[in-house]
Amino acid sequence: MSPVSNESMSNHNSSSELNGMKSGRKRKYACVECRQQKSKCNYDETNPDPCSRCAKKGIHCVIKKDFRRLSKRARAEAIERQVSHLTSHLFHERGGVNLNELYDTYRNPANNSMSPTHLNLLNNLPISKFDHPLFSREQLDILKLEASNPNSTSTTPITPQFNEIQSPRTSRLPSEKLECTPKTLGDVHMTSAEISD
Amino acid sequence: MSPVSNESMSNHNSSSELNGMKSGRKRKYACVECRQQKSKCNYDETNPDPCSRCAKKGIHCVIKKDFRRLSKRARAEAIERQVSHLTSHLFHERGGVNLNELYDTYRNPANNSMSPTHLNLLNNLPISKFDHPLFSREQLDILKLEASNPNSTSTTPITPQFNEIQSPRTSRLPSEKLECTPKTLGDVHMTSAEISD
DNA sequence: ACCGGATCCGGG
DNA sequence: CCCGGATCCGGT
Ligand SMILES: [Zn+2]
Ligand SMILES: [Zn+2]
Ligand SMILES: [Zn+2]
Ligand SMILES: [Zn+2]
Repeated sequence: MSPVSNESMSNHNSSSELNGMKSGRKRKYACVECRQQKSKCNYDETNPDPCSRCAKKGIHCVIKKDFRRLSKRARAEAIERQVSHLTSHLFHERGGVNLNELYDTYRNPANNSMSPTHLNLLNNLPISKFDHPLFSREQLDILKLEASNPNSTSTTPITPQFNEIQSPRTSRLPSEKLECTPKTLGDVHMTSAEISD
Repeated sequence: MSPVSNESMSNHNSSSELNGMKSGRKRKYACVECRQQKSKCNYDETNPDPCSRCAKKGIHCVIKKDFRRLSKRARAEAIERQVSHLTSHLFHERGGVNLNELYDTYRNPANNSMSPTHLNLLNNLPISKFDHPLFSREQLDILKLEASNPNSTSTTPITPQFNEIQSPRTSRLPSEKLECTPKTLGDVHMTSAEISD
């Protein structure tokens, strides 16, 4: 028989036998992995075996009735913007020190006019601008100090922090889960009228 | 056998035999009626013949690859708002006569201080505020005249008009089709950041 | 692996 | 009949 397997039919409806809920069941929830991958799940709640995909990947086939898939693409873009805004705001109110420029400048190994502290700091920074870290107030002060006095050396180690922001909780997201920071507005519909004139 | 029928399995995936596109087909498009009703369509199994549902309803089973279902509820709400706004605008620029109040006042049969013209007019109006009609410039003038001179009687009959508004065409709607007046904004996402401070 | 977007379950 | 929202196809 076919090489793929024999778990023929099942679908979210089916109709013949393996239908599942012939008359009584509630629905046919897909497992977490299949929801994330938006792929077909053949997990059968009357059977403890993992679904085909999970089995194939050797992972824990778990059903979470309220799991929402996490959109990788959207999340990446959101975080990128988030960080870019936060950093620019931060350095604005801290006296106009632009970390992005500072970063790009010092990241260049050809630039040897920087302090050892900065060197150590910047070399441990991730390269992608996706991951621009944030710094504490003290770290920033040190940065600025060093910037105006390139041969001084700080004793306190400067390590970037990848902080997590949390907010109260707002509206309901369309379906996917963008995660990161739930600050949304919940789709402004304005179906018609509203605009009229 | 089961009373429902014998059109077992099909689903938008299936897997075994009638899978359809074993290796070549493209997709399994649902017919217009089934899309509108969000119900399962088995047209691909009945192919030249209409799908089961259309057959049962005795209607023309037609496939329109780009048909979008029309949300009745949303459309009703949109129109309601649309009309409400348009009327208020109209009566604003026509001298501050508020039709809604006028309507509610005169609609009350206990109110006998109105002119026969108004009586006739308002009694022929639909009751639901969903259907607040619009009036022509002449009709409005008559209304205002009568309002200041309650015992005068107009000779021209006043009948409400349910006018249709049309607009250019804009962005893409999420999926459903609200129709009515395509003035939309296409979902303002603002995933995160944008708000930051 | 991801995901746009189409299909269609289950419930009002 | 309607439709919220879950499943999952087919394409990249
Ligand atoms: Zn699964
Ligand atoms: Zn699984
Ligand atoms: Zn159909
Ligand atoms: Zn049909």
